Amino acid sequence: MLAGVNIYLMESSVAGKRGYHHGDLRNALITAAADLAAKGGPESVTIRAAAREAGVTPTAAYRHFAGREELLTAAKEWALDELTKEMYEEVAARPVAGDAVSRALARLGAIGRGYIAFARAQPGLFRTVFSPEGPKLENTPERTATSPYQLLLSGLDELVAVGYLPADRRPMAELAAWSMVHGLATLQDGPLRDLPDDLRDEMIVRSMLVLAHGVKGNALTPAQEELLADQLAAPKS
Amino acid sequence: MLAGVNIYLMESSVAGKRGYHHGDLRNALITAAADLAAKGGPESVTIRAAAREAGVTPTAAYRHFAGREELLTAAKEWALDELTKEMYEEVAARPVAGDAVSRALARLGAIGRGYIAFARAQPGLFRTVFSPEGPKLENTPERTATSPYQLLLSGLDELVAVGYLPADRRPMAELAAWSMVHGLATLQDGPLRDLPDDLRDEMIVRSMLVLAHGVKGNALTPAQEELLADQLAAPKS
DNA sequence: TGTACATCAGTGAACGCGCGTTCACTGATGTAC
DNA sequence: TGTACATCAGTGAACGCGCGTTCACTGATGTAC
Repeated sequence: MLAGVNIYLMESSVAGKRGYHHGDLRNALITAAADLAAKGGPESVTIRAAAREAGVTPTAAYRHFAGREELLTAAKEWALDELTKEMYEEVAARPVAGDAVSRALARLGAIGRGYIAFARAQPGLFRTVFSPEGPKLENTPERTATSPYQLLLSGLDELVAVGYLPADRRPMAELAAWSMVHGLATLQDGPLRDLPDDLRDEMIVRSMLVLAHGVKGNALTPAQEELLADQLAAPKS
Repeated sequence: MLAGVNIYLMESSVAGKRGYHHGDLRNALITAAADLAAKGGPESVTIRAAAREAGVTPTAAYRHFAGREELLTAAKEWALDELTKEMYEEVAARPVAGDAVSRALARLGAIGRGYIAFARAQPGLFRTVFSPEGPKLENTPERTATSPYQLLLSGLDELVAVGYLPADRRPMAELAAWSMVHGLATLQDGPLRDLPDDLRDEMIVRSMLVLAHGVKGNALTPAQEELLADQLAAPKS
């Protein structure tokens, strides 16, 4: 993972003997921006720093980006692609044994695991993906088709197909699942930063099990569920 | 909520006819910092801006704070106290009808609701509480005793006492619950910022139901659960 | 009760920093003839 | 194949900004006698 950044780092230290023209400045700036984001989060992505890292004058960057925001957007896209890759890798590496339900659950687990593993390995990039700064990423058809969100949707659909998840529990299950996984990822890089590794792993496992049990939704009685739903939806008196 | 900030705003617009000495500059700077955080998140909390808002020279702030970080810490404490207040209010306003299990669930629901409502009403302060910048807040005994985390722990303990949550499901349930709720809060202020209000509400209800069902953990068979746990814990091959 | 003086809590000017962005420019490249 | 010239992709200097922080200072306050 992040081979792109590392390769770029090596190249950039070798560079310097280039002539007046860089040759591939746009890409060099993007990888520099991604590298900055990886190290210091979205705030560290600046025109001047990226130009510095690319061995070029700040002004030169304006040949390729309209301004800071556009560079940050490029870094966000880069980071999102890395997240997507990590998730696909994790899904590909999942076990394929067990009954259909177990396999579907394992797939969903791998999806969540990939998300969390990325947040842990690359907190700067993870924060960059979800930075509120700048415009929303526009979704190219390719990016949409292979997005983490699509992966999650397919995982839940599979859980229905396989008979584990009742159809009436399917709506918005993706948002519940995303929330759980996003919360795990975010807390780990925040208030729970100092949690020892073993506890952190246990937290993930237990939380994902809560999610796996919870989507099925057969623990509360219908009456209890209705009461709770009403209270959660009611405006505060 | 946030009456402190608003009162301060009114006071500060009336101020200006003070003499050479401010009288209560430290508190004025803290409320100014909280106000800045509410408007623009932790990054907006600066010595200069707070001094400006308090109608005072930046240098004056150094009589009361060692530097920017100390001011930010004060803003974080302020924000955390607001979050705590909001959660207690929500808990106090919960319905008290129904059987013991429903009441315990309603209490847990109110705890989560308070957290999410605060994030929604005061995104800047919410982000400030969880900003990675600056030192961790040191927990005074009072703050510890009434912290949101303690509230959550007591809610889950009650769920055990009341017979809903099996004791062997209790460990780390607070981390799963926190993750779900934190994820909901965070996504709402991030990628799901544009979700219409009704869908947002529905998302919260459905997700909290998933959590409520999930903690009990009786949907997967033991074999399925073990398989999933193993896969989640296993290092990627 | 009055006053000298220490102390406290401010002012005002200045420093250096990194940032985004713009300007007039120049070296390198490639294309028409 | 050679050359004039347009165009492209850089440079270097400069602007204004807000920031954190420090300095020597001064006005206000309160206390000892």
